[in-house]
Amino acid sequence: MTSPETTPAFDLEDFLPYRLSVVTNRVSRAFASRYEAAWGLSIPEWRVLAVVGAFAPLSAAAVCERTAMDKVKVSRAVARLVRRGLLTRRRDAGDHRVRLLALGDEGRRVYAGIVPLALAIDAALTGALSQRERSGLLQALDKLDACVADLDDTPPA
Amino acid sequence: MTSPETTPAFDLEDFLPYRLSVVTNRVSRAFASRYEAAWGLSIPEWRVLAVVGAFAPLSAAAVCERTAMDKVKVSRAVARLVRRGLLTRRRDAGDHRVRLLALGDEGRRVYAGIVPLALAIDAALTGALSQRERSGLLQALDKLDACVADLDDTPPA
DNA sequence: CCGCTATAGTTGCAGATGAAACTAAATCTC
DNA sequence: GAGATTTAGTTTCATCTGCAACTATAGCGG
Repeated sequence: MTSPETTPAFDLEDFLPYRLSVVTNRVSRAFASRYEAAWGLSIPEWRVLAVVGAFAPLSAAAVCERTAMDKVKVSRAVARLVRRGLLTRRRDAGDHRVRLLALGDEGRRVYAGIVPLALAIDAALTGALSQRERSGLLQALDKLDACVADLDDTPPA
Repeated sequence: MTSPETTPAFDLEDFLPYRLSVVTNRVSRAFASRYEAAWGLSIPEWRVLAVVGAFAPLSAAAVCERTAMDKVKVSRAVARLVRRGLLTRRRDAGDHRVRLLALGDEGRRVYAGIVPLALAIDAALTGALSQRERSGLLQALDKLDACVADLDDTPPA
């Protein structure tokens, strides 16, 4: 189909990684600006707060697993949240390498604020989609996720 | 529905911006590592090369529009590509502010290599999805995109 | 024409990022 | 139970990023 010197046609708009990246960045920015404006939280901070609020007490490593962020990012987000008094940190009695995270008083207050906003944002986004579309989207994302894991093992061409 | 002190349940895994972000980052990383390994190209550089290859000659501003990257990012990507000899830059005869971009000889060679890899990657990802799912996914992304634009105008809550 | 505003593109700066080195504590091995 | 290995988390460094300031050119109004 392609002679040696003819490069096949290629449209960025139709390239999945590109579309994914553009839309995701727009969503993230819109999302981040609200949390930044209301509570001065970055996305990594927001995520840490969300999982600590839901699963405390837990270790930084556990936060990594649940948020899919690397440990450096988590470490820095935690450090700032502790400095701001939103999170408390205590050494695990059994394993002194581990530092268990939990919400402080202020953290509880903020958590109670961020969850409703998250639900509202999700609802607004989901509002653009039918229930079918939403679950189809989530499902497609799961499949892509699995596929990428394979890709990493089996480089193409 | 929620008494004053009860924060509603919230699962990150089900939160659209989060899922989007995690999957996209994984896809981008997998994607970027290939182009980095094979040609030493970053994602911004890759994108610039892709649109210049398809639409040359064009201005940096035109590249911005087509890639959805901001002008600083484009400027820096272009600078590096020019330094490496992949891109040529000449002032527009009619408007001396504009610098028209085109592929250099080496750029043409690289372009001929990156497009097939892009098609292969897209095919691999799409392979995880049925044709239906793929178009559903792209369509859902378009809707989200439109929705985010609205969101920015009408802050919720 | 002359000054005012707008546009193309670059650069400076301050904050975010990830890889790799590092510290401290636990665990395994002989 | 002393040394080697692994694991939790932090720090360092080099790079990337975006905003805002800047330069250069164009176009507009009088």
